[in-house]
Amino acid sequence: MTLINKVSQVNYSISDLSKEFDITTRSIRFYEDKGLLAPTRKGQTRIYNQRDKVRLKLILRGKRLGFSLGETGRLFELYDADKSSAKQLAIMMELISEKKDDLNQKLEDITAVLIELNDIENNCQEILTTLTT
Amino acid sequence: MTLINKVSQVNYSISDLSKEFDITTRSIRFYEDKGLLAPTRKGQTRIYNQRDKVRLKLILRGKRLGFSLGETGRLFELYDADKSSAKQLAIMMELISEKKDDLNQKLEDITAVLIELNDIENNCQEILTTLTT
DNA sequence: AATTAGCTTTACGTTTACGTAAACTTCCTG
DNA sequence: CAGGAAGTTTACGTAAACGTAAAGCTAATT
Repeated sequence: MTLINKVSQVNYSISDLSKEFDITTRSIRFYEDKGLLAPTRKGQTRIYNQRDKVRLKLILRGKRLGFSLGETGRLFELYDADKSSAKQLAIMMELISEKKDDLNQKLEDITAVLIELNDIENNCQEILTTLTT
Repeated sequence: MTLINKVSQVNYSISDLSKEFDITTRSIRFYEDKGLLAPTRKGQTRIYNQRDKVRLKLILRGKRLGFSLGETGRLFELYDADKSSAKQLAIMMELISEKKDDLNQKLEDITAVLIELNDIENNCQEILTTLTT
């Protein structure tokens, strides 16, 4: 292990992460319970590294997208999956395709709602100007 | 009430809607419990009109976006809100702005995940071709 | 030595969004 | 008129994602 690698090994406590991402330590431990995080230990205490931090960020992004923790877990499996067998690869690509369909549906939904919100907003704006003039 | 209006009054039973949207009747009644639907009654039986149907569609779209039923309810209030007072309008526009921010964040998240999924997909594709040649 | 801050586990409580079963009523059909 | 099919209410059950104590360890500070 080179010095560079050693130096790049930034560590975080559970409260570091809870502050940075504005979530409770309870949530972080909960994600671990569900198999989405696996920090190392120093005695009892959890030590999180850069990879753990990235994962946590991805979990929260998943949440914003309405993914369950299970779904996010499956996405992690996609990242980490063994790509040695053609069969595995086929399964993966199937899952990826499904997720993409899902996300494209959400894109559609979101743009639709955004358009409507803009309509309402413009409508409000108009009424406001007629009210105040 | 004109004949045209009369004719355009299309009605649906609860099972009509459950089939069309592929959800259970239980869910539909649950949305009513939560104040998101208010079908008329013919005796005991619920009668849904076009407006109810549109609402149900919006509820399901909200769900796909990860909105809680409560959030979707608040969106409905935006649609129906009384726009008579400037104060009301200001509150509305504030809420709309928040929702827009929320949705734009989701758009960002989705495009990010889509990019990553495409990366993984391409990677898989490459490996597959090297495996099969 | 005692307090405080931060960490730990264990475990029960809570909210949301329904599922599921029980026990009817109403309407239609053979 | 018996027997479904589809509707109803009431009510308890459940999974997910945490919240919230309770009770204790440990290292640093007063």
